[in-house]
Amino acid sequence: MGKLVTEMLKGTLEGIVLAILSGRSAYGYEITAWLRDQGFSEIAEGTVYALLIRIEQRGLVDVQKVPSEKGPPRKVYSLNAQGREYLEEFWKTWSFLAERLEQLRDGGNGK
Amino acid sequence: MGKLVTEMLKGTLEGIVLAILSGRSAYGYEITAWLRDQGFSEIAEGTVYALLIRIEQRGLVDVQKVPSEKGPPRKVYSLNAQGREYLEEFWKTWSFLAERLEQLRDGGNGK
DNA sequence: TACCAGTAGCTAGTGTCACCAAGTAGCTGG
DNA sequence: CCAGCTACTTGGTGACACTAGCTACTGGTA
Repeated sequence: MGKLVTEMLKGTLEGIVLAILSGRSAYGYEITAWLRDQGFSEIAEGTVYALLIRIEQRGLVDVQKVPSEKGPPRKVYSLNAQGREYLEEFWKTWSFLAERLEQLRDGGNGK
Repeated sequence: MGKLVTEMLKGTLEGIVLAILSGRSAYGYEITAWLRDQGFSEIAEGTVYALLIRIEQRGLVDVQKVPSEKGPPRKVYSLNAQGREYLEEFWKTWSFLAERLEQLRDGGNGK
């Protein structure tokens, strides 16, 4: 793994996070932990936070500051209407790519 | 489409090209045309050439200059042993990512 | 003859994104 | 009182696809 995953995550990590948020609201630390749990063991702390700020500035998520029992206040993100629309687009794009790749994998080659 | 695809292609386009070359040798112009045919309508000319140079410098492919009947000589690329190994790794990484995403898509969310 | 379209490849500069490294800040337990 | 967990932030780096050009060779056409 390593560099290969890193490059592939470009563009998809965003969708992954949005997909997580489509199920429930969550905050950065939580999302990072969840990703690590799912096998993305090398996800960098800072990466998730930077991504969250990005999608917030694009207006795909709503933010709410919630005090934590242990530590600084959490920034809880939830997907809004625009985010849902964007996620829809993401899945379409993903499907397109996944289809082509699956075809390549077991077709050996196109023609 | 557009930006979404562009970002997702980072890391995967390389694998796509290697997968194509695993089936048969090919040259840049041909690969670009094939990609366009497969629905990657917006693939930039230069992108493929840059990628080919990159994988050549990494020693994943062998190159052979072949004269063309119509136009400048072609640079025909073919996957070598190291390239095959790399492609293997690529598919593993891809599978990992695809599984996680598929899970997210129809699971709605993880927990 | 001059020009254009098709074939074939190259290059410099740009933007985006994940990474690394280091930091701030609040709380709890030894 | 400080080590360790929680929680978020920031500046700089590298990789990669894109844009927008360019060179060069062939055949057909105005």
